Amino acid sequence: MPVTLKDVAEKVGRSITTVSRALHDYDDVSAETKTLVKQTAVEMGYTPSSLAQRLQKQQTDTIGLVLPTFGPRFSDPFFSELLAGIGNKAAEMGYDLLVSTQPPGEQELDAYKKLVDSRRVDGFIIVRTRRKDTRIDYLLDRGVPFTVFGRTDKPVNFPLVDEDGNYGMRLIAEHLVRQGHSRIACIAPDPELAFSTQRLNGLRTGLARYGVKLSDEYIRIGDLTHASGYEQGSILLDLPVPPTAIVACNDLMAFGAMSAVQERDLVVGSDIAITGFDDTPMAEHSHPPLTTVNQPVHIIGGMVCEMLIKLIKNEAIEDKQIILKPSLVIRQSCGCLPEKRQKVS
Amino acid sequence: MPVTLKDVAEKVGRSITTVSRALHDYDDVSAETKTLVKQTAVEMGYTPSSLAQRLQKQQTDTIGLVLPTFGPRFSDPFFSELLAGIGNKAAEMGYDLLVSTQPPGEQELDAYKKLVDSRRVDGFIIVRTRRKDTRIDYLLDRGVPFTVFGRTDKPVNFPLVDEDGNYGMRLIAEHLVRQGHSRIACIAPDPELAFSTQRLNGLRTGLARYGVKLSDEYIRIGDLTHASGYEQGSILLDLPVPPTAIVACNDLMAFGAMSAVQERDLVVGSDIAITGFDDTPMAEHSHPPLTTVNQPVHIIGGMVCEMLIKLIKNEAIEDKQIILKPSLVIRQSCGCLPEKRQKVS
DNA sequence: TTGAAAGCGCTAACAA
DNA sequence: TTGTTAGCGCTTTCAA
Repeated sequence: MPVTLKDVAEKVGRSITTVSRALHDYDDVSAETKTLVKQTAVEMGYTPSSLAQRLQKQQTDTIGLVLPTFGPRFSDPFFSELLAGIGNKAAEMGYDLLVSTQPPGEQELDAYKKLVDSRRVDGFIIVRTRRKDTRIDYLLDRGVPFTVFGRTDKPVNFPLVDEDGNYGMRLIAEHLVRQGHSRIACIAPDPELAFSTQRLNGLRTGLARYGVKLSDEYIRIGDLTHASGYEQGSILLDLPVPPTAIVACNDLMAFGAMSAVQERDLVVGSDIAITGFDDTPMAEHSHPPLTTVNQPVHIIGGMVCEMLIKLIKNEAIEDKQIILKPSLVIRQSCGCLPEKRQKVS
Repeated sequence: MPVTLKDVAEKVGRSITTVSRALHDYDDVSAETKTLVKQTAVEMGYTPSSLAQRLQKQQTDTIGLVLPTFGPRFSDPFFSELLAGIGNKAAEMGYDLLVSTQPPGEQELDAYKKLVDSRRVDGFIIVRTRRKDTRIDYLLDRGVPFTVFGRTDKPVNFPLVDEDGNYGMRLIAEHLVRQGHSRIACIAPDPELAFSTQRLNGLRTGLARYGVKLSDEYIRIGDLTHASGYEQGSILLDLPVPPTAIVACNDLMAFGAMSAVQERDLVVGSDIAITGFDDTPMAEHSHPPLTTVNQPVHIIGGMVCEMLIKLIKNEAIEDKQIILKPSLVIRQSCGCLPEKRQKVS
């Protein structure tokens, strides 16, 4: 059985109150009792019960993260990196991280409601925002603290971090047009996802600036998985007049599209350009290495986590709404750099 | 402020106890009060405080999962799928999942100790076992419930699920030898990881059965990432006498090795065979599709989770130690099947 | 400088 | 059928 305050109190022959205060370094406790208490506490291996502390403080020191998954086989390097970013920061700041996985929809919202109703977390981090996001509406309505990775359609005033996907895609558009591309296709996720629209619009305006139009038949919807990148890429390649460049809205779909290209004995880079978004670790050593837009997911995770904890503690937050300017990472898949081997020889 | 039992009790003019028992359907409460209580409870939006319930029951209804990460950029499809498998089952059985990410070592063990000492979880799921695993030693010593995905060097008697990696690699070995390969290399992770040794031994004995020896210079150590698969693959390919087949111990490293091959203008499948292990979703549509060993990570996650909860509840567990027989998934990267395009034409 | 007592919200043994 | 009481382990007034 675990050692409690009571046990320590009996041992040192003091009241529970005194022991508690000694341990918390209250200055109305004599130096002697303080050291005595502290010493015996460690001797006896006393550690406070977080449950009891939490009940008394009426807070859980826990933050909730409900990951939106699609299907049972949830295999996404993006989320694992985000999770690590959040988890590390949470641990650093003394908070627990409660993780749940739910496909978007009613079940998902129920998960939030359950956690809120039973008061199991002090706040939430919301990721992968939707244009109209019921999760946010709900938490706003209930007055539960939360921070967000991503934006929604309407301007808001809760803390949030996002990358300027519109800008990132304009960089991509500019780069491709300068390579001489005009038949440019895009594989985007469900337009309900906020970043989908942002990135698609970014691509569109970026191209328009150079007089290039993004044709409707060149816009395909995927679900952000490798498989769907492959499928949608295949469809694009089999078009009567296929595009000369495919812009995927995340790296995973870009890799899938690359496979589709290579399966047709075409060369990514020279025959057709492929670009991604995220700059996941795999992008560096794919074949060919993927031109993409960098997004410091790990760091963003840490930022939203820290903001949330400050929000919970009612501490001031310097910048409430942070929009990061992304940078273009030019590698070989867009065809503008020679292949590594050629450089060597 | 949240509604408590007391609030409901006052409203219906009954004692807290009666309300509590009515809500729990005790049969010593009159039907009338029962309905009255239940009705007003929902009307008032009462939900029990999990904190209070847990303190009283002296259990947390929470399971702990400390993911061993390497470096800040933790991007691993294997773990995200495992997490979903565990998370879904936990939610289904009414348990919370507390996730922490720590690089193996002292910090990691401290994370366990902290969670144990402050009694924040009822038990742990341990993943990616080491041959001598201090996490297991610690939990065993402290008498904390846990289940394990993987094995260690010594036979044990706690609940565990593992895949027979030795067998899986023998399947690979047999398949490659039958293709006529004799210069076979392997990229394995740190031999301290239990599955590394298992798989390496499996490959070795599988080859030996056909009189093929696994040469020392053909054994490379990676860290399971895509980048290290690329690096170690490059080293193997640049050997004076390079191997004709590279067996990677996970899919991610296999993909990295494939990139290294392709960067040298060699063709995976015909010029050199590459195989993986895990059968992650990307394996199906990589270029070429990856021959690998299937491991139902998602399901295994669910299994260890369910076993742990039963263990915590002191319920009987049918099979305590489950070793799954893996199956070989033959695709194109080993060179024995024609490419898709050729089949079509 | 210390301790008694109340209370966080809940469950459960025991009386009435 | 219901209520009183105690207690889970802790923090924090308020007296002594």
